[in-house]
Amino acid sequence: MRLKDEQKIDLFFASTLTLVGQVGLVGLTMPLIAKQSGVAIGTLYIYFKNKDDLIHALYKEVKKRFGATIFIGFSPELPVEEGFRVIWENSLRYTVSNFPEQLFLQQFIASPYKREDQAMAVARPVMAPLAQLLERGQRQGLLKPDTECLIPSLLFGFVQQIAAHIHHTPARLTKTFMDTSFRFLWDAIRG
Amino acid sequence: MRLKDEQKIDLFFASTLTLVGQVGLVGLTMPLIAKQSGVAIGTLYIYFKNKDDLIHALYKEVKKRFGATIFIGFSPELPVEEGFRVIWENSLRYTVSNFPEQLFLQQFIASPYKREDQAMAVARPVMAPLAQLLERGQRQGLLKPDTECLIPSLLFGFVQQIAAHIHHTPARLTKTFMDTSFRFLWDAIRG
Amino acid sequence: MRLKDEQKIDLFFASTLTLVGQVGLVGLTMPLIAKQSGVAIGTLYIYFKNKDDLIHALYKEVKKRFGATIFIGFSPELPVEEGFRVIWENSLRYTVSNFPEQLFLQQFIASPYKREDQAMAVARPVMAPLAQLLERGQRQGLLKPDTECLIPSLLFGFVQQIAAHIHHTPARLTKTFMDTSFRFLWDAIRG
Amino acid sequence: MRLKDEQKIDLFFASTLTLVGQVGLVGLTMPLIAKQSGVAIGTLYIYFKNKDDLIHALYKEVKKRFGATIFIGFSPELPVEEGFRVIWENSLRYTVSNFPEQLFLQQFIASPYKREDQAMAVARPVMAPLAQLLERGQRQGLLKPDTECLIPSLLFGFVQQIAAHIHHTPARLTKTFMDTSFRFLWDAIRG
DNA sequence: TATGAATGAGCATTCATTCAT
DNA sequence: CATGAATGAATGCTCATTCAT
Repeated sequence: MRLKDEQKIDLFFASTLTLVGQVGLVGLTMPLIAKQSGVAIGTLYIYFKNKDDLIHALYKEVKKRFGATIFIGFSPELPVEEGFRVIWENSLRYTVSNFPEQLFLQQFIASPYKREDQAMAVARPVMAPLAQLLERGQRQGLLKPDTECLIPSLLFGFVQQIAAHIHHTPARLTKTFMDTSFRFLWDAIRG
Repeated sequence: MRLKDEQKIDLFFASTLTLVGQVGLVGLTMPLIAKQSGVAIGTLYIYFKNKDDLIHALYKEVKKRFGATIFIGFSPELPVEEGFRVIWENSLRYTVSNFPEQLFLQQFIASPYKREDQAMAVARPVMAPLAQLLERGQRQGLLKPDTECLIPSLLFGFVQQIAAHIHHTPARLTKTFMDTSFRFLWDAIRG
Repeated sequence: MRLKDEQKIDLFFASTLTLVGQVGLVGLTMPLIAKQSGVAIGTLYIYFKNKDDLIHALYKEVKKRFGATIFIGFSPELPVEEGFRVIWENSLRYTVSNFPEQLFLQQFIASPYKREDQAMAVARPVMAPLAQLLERGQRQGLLKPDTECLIPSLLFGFVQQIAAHIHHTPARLTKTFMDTSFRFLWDAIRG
Repeated sequence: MRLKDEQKIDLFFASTLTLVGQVGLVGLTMPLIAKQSGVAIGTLYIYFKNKDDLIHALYKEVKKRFGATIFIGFSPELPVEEGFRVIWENSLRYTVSNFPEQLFLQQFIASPYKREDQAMAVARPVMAPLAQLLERGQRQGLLKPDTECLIPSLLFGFVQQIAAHIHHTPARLTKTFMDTSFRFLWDAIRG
């Protein structure tokens, strides 16, 4: 008996993200995922109950990966500005080099797959370190007060647009680029 | 084409946007559009060659509407900061109160419907006044230099995230909200 | 526009019964029904919401037809024995010449299609004249007392087996055959 | 074949009959049989070449069991009426307490599994004692003449309907019930 | 033997599109 | 113009069967 292969799930995730990058959630079909993965359709249904299940599992995974990445090298001891710079650079680097994941998140959120319930609950805890950083910065008077979630909105909106821009043009994500864009961000949010 | 027809096209556009708000591009079908519009399916095919055609026409229309709205009250004579404030408030107001259009744009761009060719060409000319404002601001040293399209990225990314946030929470778009958020924007981009 | 054709439903019913006669409920598929009917698969779904719906509609129809047939020429004024003879001959003739309907009923009842609820409710009222005949016969002492539904069990079980027998052998349903078999029935149930 | 294997086959037969009672032949699948039996799917294919094979083996088995049961306590020396009574009570008891087997037979006969050839051949020899009893009864003038297989039709049709009735109602198979029903049977067929 | 992952044909169903009315 | 019945390709999914372990 072949053993159920955990790697296969990663393969399916990768195939799905590739396809989302090519045809969007709109064009995503189980036959396509199977073909892209080099397995028979039936195999997909060994690892996932149905398409919905696959998509939700991928959503969780992508959220997790993003959360795991953007805080690399970050520590609550870092000065506020440094903390933001680390998160900024991580976010930018990750989002630019994993553009399909970005697309997937956007498309997912505005699709019939989104169920208000459990799926969204993933977001909160993952972002806790950022929330604490915001709070600390505001306590120290280093950040503008923000009761309306403006700072995260700006941060993630900005990242998203930059990633899209880089993806659609020959532009590359250089050190200068990250410095310059961080200047924009920091000037926007500092107190 | 008679007036009656124009009204019908608007009806189809409105129905489509409503549905995109409910089920996303993923769930959008011709039967649904027909039902939402109160016409028979066949009727849709009198006004549009096919689904692709309908969606592209709507894309053009939405782009046009957005372009027509964000420059209301704007004039090249306005001081740079004032000009930005006008555009900012227009964008924010429009995007918040036409959230399905926002969703449609996002979903469209990453879908099999997007054809590299003509569709994207619409964007450029519509945004010309903004491009000129940016240029003027930079010439006058009022804006940071921006060779990488960072300012539009920040502007539109920020707007998008705010609209999504307001759409998913009980928050409302108050005058204070617009002032505060504009402060973020302006601090980010001013030289 | 073609008009929705009521005859088409009869066509689908006939095709389905033919197929049940050939491959049973087990082998019944929507593609087969479509092919047997000479229409595209999609057409089936214009007339029936789904396979389940089609099968239940057919069940109701078959029940109705059987009920409508077995009382032809019957009247509550008929002497009890005469009444039974009429019903017997009708049942026999109908069941023998519509054997697939018989199969369908049997298979349906013991299938996942059977829903305890509404479908079974059809049976009762249709059989009312028989119930009254039984009661009258017993009141007049012409029939054995029967608190256990034995008479209907014998009547319908006998018919069913005879029909199956005739269907599987070269035997034909002659007048003599009907007389002889009625003798069996009447001797069994008369008081 | 070892004892262990025989037990497993019985297990598979029992599981299959249970499932037929629950979902009919229509809903019977190999995964279900495996799960109901507590083995892996592959195991089924060690004992049976394929689904068809399993079902035919079960058909033979059920026929055999029925044949083995209805003649318990019967002997060609018994007076004709007594003989019938024994067979009647055996049939009734067996059919009522093994209703899924009854369903299986009915469903099988009108399914794509039925192959005209070997399967049906089982029936004849099994019923030989009954055929002899009929012949003896007719020779002695105790039974009506029956060239059309009416007596077996009545016997088995009646049993079937009674079993179904008992299965669908709270009725129980009492001694009185068997006496009363036998009266019906005997009156029908006696000369 | 026993397992269950893998396969792919086949089913139920939907939906973009056509066209007779 | 407007209709909606008809079409059939394509989707999501199941299941009989195989085979590596």
